[in-house]
Amino acid sequence: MPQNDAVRISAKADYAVRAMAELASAAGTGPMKGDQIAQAQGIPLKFLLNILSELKHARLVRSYRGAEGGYELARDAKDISLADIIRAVEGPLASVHEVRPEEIRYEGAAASLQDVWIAVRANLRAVLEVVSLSDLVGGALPEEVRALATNPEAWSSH
Amino acid sequence: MPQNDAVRISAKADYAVRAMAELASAAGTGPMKGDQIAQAQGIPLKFLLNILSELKHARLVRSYRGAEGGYELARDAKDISLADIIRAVEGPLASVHEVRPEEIRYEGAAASLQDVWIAVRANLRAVLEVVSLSDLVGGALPEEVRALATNPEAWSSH
DNA sequence: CACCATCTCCACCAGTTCAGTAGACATGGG
DNA sequence: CCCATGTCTACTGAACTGGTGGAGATGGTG
Repeated sequence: MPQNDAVRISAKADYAVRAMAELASAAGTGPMKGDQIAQAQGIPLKFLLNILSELKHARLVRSYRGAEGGYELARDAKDISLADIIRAVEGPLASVHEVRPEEIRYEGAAASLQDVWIAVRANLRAVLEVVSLSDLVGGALPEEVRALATNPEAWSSH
Repeated sequence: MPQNDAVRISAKADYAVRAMAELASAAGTGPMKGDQIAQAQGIPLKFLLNILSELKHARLVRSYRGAEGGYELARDAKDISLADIIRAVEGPLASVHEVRPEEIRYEGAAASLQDVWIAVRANLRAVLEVVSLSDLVGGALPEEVRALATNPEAWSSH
């Protein structure tokens, strides 16, 4: 039974987004400790620390050490998209056969296939680039996204 | 450097779609041999045979043995979507943390996150479910998909 | 200064998946 | 009977996933 899906949000990406959401909701109250984030979101602490360290290198969070230490967002929650977070921990959003879609060439019958992969990526971006952390924690998703998510069809396994 | 992306079309899925496209373009001229498909699309023969065998079990192709054997589509090319093909070789189109998006629950700050994943999947389906094999080999993608693919923005790595 | 809390970095690990490859076998036609 | 094709099971090396462990750096506090 294959476990690799066309769209696969890994545990790491999922944790990264949830940790960032936690930081966004705690913004303004000083740094939040790794341990608090881990508790709040049910994430293994050491794994979370690894992820936060990647987010720090991507300059999405700032960190402080010592007894009053912890993490905080490096910029306003409305200026951080989910795509920013996922790219920071997983590299490019989309790939085909380990290559970016715009770099492929197809022969013969499959010539238009590249356009399809490009369209898939565009539609993925249309969600992940427009949803910001402040949208997420405020529970107020952009209208287009909200429309997609409230369509009952979207909830069926098909 | 991580190689796992949010959207990842594996070699297997890519090969499956291309092989089906080849079969679609050869429809009506009798079965096409594995070897011909492999040559036409540059796919390792034995790997392709594995894939075709999965497509057969999913009843997307029919096969014949012997000197005049080969493969052909099990139904009309316009009645096979790319989503059908990808699901046949890779299971569900989308998953989060190895689970279907509609089965997750998030706590606290990330409560709306489920809606985001649902929207992502919906937008993925909006491409892969509507493009049929006959659209693909005819080079005539549905208008919505064409619009996505011709937007220059969609071609930038960003 | 010592001490404690916190983040940081590197290394490692078990299990799974990916992308194939190998080879024996089934079956159709001549 | 022979040959060409598809079918099935099994294997493999490399990479990735989802972590864990431990030493060390760096703050603040007494």
